[in-house]
Amino acid sequence: MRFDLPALPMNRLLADLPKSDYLHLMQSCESVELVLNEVLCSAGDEVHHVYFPTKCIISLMRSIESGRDLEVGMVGNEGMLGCSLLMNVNAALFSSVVQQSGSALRIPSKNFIQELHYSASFQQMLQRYLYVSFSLLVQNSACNRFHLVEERLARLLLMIRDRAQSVSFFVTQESLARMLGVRRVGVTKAAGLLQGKRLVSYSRGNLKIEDSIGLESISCSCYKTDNDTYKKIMHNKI
Amino acid sequence: MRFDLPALPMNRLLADLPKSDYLHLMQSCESVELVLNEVLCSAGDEVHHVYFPTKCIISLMRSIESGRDLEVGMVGNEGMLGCSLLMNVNAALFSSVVQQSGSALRIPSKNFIQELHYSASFQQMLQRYLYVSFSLLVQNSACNRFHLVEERLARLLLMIRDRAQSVSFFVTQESLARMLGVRRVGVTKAAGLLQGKRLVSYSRGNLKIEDSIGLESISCSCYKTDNDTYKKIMHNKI
DNA sequence: ATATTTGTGTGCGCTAACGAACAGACTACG
DNA sequence: CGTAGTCTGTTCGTTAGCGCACACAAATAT
Repeated sequence: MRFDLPALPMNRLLADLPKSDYLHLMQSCESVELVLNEVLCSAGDEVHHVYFPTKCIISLMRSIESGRDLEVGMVGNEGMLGCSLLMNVNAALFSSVVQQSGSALRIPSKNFIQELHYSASFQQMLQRYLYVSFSLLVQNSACNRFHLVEERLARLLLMIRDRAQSVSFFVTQESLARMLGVRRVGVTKAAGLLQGKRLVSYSRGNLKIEDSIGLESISCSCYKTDNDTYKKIMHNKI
Repeated sequence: MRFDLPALPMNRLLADLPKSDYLHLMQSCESVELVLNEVLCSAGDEVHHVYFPTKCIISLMRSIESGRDLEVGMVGNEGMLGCSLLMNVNAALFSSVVQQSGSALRIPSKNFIQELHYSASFQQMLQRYLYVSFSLLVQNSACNRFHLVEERLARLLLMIRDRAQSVSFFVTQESLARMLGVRRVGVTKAAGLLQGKRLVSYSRGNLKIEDSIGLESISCSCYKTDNDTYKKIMHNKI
């Protein structure tokens, strides 16, 4: 057995690490399988592990008074869960709920912090990821305020596709509604419109994107903005 | 002349520094007067200075396509402007517009980064401030989505009061509307309701909070949540 | 004094989204 | 096979907020 970079699926953050740092990190990591609707932690909780999804999606939810809640972020193999630790605070900023089952690497908080000190490039890269998270959050805030449900739904489906690494995935209208912070009926209506335009098809949670290009053109510009931000900050290293 | 901690107004972040670190930092700082509507930087710009308001307010605005924009944060003497540098990226996350004229300390980016390395307590404190900013942004995101304009306006006025350190300040309905991301007419209506309840009075931009308690009780819970978060993270040091 | 800019108030029709309640259709399970 | 649970669709009345346009008053400039 060789300790080589594995083939996909892989976490994109870790993929960019220097190989020696990566191998060092891996010694503290274990691979875990996350299952749908599993709650990894609730807002305010102590953070026990940092997760690097390899093939799963974690929704970051913030709940506000009176049971209403809203997805404020989504983490797939492009990111990590546990950013609080980068800011010297051991308390989760949001509730983390598994939205697509699959595998992730995880590392205990204590070891994670050691790794930050061990590898400067690891720390710097994650700080830049934090910046990206910040930026996406800002974008999402404005998006929630101004854009229509149909546009936002289109964006959301594209985001799930990217992180699920597949044009087909399981997601009910109920959970989409919770992510968007709207009624389920609002999703039924918007999804019906998308299906009417032959952009997606679905049945009882089995959703398939039929026309990616079309879906992108109908989604709000936030989708593109977010992707550009990620690329610019994580790769162009401005 | 003594280099002692000055009386108020003071920046609350700096007030908590060990005295020696504070004095060291001050050697690179200069005091500046910021004037209403001055744009300190635009989203994406290189960051030249970090600002620590002592008696002024800076609005953090994000503009989205088609000229619509939204306030995503507000910085007064409880915070700082220039968090990007804490994340190893020299590009502003938002446009920064002076919302209440007044004084601030500022330090060139280069010196700021040196100070981060010079003083561990400075760096750790600012990282925690970054966490607070993150949390408030999340809260604001949900607030924008769910709360009524009147509640949000009440919260906004309380936030301005806290940072202006006065129950009277100058702010037009037009600028309140831009901050809330609603029409000016929407503010006229909501402000009329608040005035009808004798919570505030205003005329041509001269606004006065007449009943702080009443205003707090009508504002959404986000106001209290935000304040609690700040206290908990910056003081209780969880 | 007069004109212009700035800040506020109103009125009108419109629409996206809401809350609640119910109906059908597919799936899974005993 | 039937029953219970899950997922989706529809209907109806309501409402917060929108866009537009206009009116008016106070402050400022000429």
